[in-house]
Amino acid sequence: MTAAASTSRNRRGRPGYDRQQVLEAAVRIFNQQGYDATSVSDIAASLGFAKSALYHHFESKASILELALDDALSGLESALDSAVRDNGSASAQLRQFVHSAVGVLTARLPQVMLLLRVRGNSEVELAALQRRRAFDQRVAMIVAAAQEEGMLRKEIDASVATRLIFGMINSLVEWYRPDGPVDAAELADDVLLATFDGLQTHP
Amino acid sequence: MTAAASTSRNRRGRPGYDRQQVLEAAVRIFNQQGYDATSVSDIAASLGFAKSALYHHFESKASILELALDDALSGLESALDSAVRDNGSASAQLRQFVHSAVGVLTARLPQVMLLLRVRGNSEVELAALQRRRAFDQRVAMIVAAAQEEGMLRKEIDASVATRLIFGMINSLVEWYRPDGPVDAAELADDVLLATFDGLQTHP
DNA sequence: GTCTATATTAGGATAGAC
DNA sequence: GTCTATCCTAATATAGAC
Repeated sequence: MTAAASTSRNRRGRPGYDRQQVLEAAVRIFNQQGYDATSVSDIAASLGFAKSALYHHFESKASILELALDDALSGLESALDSAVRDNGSASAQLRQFVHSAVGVLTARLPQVMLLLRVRGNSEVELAALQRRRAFDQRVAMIVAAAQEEGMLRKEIDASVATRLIFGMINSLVEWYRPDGPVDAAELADDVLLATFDGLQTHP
Repeated sequence: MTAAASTSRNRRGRPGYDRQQVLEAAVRIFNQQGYDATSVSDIAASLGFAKSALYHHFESKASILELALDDALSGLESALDSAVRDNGSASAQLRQFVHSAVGVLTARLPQVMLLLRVRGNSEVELAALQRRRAFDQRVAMIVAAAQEEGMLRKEIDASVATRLIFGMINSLVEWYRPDGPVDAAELADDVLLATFDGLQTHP
């Protein structure tokens, strides 16, 4: 299957969805209603077919979630890897990662939205949470190192600073929409400015 | 019933829970597992009794949610009312509200946590969302006015600034715990500093 | 204030036809 | 790739006893 096949509608004749299309529809509804509040029938109904048809594409409801969560985590992890690889100082790594994290979040909004709402109610969710915790710890280390380098104020504890920065970033899923009025690239700049320089004039 | 009766355990003899105790337990589990993933049996089990006993205290699962959401919204609304009443300029109103919003969130953590996760899946949730939207709009107006007053940088759109500030604040529910290492009062100061002055040293 | 049924509906998932 | 029919389990809620 070509990469383009996922979003383009170049299949002729019968309806017939492929795995990727079903995945996208499912994730959309998971995000609208919440994973637990979404039934397999809801997903099927949104595609206009019976719920049993879903099991042709996926083993289970949980396996759909698993795929989406893996996508979100992979995106964030590789952005972090790049930031570490591309920069010598922790301060520079942090700056780049904050910027690129906004990029990942806006580019893979549905998957990241799902990830951020996971509560640990199943094996799949627990595995994702564990992977996310490992990731968060790597980020926290970089923030602490950036503070040591003198980039960040000492009055605020590094772990609190980490939570505040990425709390702000993660909260973007609550309102940012690709088709909305806010540009993703500008938003990344705004977040950098807000977190490090503050929103106030002439500090 | 006295106000103290809610948390104090001055009832002798038999177990027997009152409405407030059941409410607290229910909200705790709603937050752990998510509202939709929580069954009435889960709540009952956590209190050590049969699920039918729950219907002695509450009409339905939804009515428990309703009560908690009302508590969260009332707390936030009255903090905003006070901030507006106590200050002349929008800048001062905003500063006070940011500070007190952190206070409300830490003081009524379980209820606010629940509020922030509502998706609109029922009448009760839709009503809460609508009330929250009205509240958010009031806040956005104040941020815009503070920007007009010259308090906030003009490079960042007022509505984006509002989202970023309260995104950071709301994200506290994801990690702040009353019994954790972070002090609520210090946290409110940290958030003020982070949002308005930024996390970077010597700006 | 809590219990043991029980009614009723919806959920995830499978079988096998088209 | 989708359908209808069906299984089985779990969920909300009620009835009525203690």
